[in-house]
Amino acid sequence: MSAKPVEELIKEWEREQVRLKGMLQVGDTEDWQRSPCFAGLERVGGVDLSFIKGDDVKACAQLVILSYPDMKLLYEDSQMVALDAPYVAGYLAFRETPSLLQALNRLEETQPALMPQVVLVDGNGLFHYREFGLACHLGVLSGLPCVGVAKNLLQVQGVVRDEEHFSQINALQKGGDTFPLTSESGRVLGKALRSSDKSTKPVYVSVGHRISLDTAIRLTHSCCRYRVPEPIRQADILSREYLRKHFPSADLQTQDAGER
DNA sequence: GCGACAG
DNA sequence: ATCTTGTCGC
Repeated sequence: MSAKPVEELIKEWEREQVRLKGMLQVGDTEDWQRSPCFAGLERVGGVDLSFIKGDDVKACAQLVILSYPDMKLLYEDSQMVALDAPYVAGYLAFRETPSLLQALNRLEETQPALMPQVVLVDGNGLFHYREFGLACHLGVLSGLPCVGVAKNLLQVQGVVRDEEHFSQINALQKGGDTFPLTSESGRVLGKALRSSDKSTKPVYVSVGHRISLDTAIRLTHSCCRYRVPEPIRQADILSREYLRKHFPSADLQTQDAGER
């Protein structure tokens, strides 16, 4: 049928990002966020999408809710979805947000008491080309506080993966240590966080919606048993597990077993 | 032309 | 995102 040129899509997407950015709330809006030990925080959400190797349309959308501070699994939802948007760096939200919102809606309908008080998102928030990454997008459209946690550095607004960056990484001594990701204009868009004593490679944390950067850092660190914070890690593990179970990899090594 | 490119 | 076993080290 009539496929829309990607360049056309991107123009629309850029306008939509600007529109939604007007609804963004940066800063702490919840009581628990002001508490030193996050008193009142009981449920943290994690979201992720996993794919099958040769298929960039079908995906497993995953939502998990973990208890805080125990990080026990309270709820999980795996759902196969068909994505309609391609992956374009800077526009990840248009590919992933619809499925994640649907998962949150299913939770709202079936177990509203389990709605998360904050969601950790696999990707960036304000640390983004136009300061409106996936975590901001999902935050605004869901109304929930969101934090962006990226596993890889996005080189944006003058932040570069150069010798200086690696030297800053080497200076991180222990879990909880950070250094700011500052744009050429001097704004702190996020922070690199050494998430545990054992992990050398930091994660990149930025504000999504309805939370301050300092709170986002403290929260992310307090959710880490390993490098990747538990809510995101569990979402990743469970969605992959779902794919393994329901789509036994019929790859190139085993596909001709039934031929002839 | 070359390098970058969250997931 | 995904392709992939073992291996070195605490």
